[in-house]
Amino acid sequence: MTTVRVPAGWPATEQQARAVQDELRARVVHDEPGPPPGTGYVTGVDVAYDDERDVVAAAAVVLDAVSLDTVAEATAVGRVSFPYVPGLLAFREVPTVLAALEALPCPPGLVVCDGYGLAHPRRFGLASHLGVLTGLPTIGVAKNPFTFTYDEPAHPRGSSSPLLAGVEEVGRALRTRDGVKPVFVSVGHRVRLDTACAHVLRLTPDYRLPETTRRADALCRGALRETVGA
DNA sequence: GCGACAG
DNA sequence: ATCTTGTCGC
Repeated sequence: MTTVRVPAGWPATEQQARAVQDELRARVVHDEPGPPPGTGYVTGVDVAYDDERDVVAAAAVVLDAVSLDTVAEATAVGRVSFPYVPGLLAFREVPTVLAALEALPCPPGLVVCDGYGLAHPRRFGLASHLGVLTGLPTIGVAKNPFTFTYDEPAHPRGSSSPLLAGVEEVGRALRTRDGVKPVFVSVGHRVRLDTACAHVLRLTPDYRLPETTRRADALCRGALRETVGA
């Protein structure tokens, strides 16, 4: 497991962080379809915190897109690099997540993030940020609608409705289990929304949340415990 | 002006 | 995110 320090020049204030988002946003690519669902690799990333000790642990888990078998995994630990501020989540997670991705023995393919991409106050959420910094195709899958609105999708798995910022569709509320609260999908970098939703459905044969995030979540929690103790 | 607000 | 027992159900 690799260890990371807060990068030199990392934003120290909310104002600086917002300025970084406004600058990097111009580099997001939205006109590529993205990797075809059911091919290659799909990688989940997630982080766990110990705010008390100022520690963050990140995990990256690579799945075979067809079998959903885990083919590789990596972890990294670091210092918390930013406080939690809605809209600035990426500044808390990105350095350690990057380290975990770089520690993988193979290319990650599509990266599935825990949170949002385009669905963000300045249209540059965690998935967008990670995509621009790595050049990889990324999507965001969140458990909550954040500040956005949506109509309840129809009952069956696979149903969806637009996730709205006013009249703008910034993502999709996608039902991954019959009658269960939907997940909230938005594009990050180099993927279209339809492709993103198709990936999420393939990644949810058994549970509401994608296998990618479930496995990354379990792995980073374990890494945090090994670092910090019981 | 006062909350609400991904993780 | 995290704090947290038991419990209902497949």
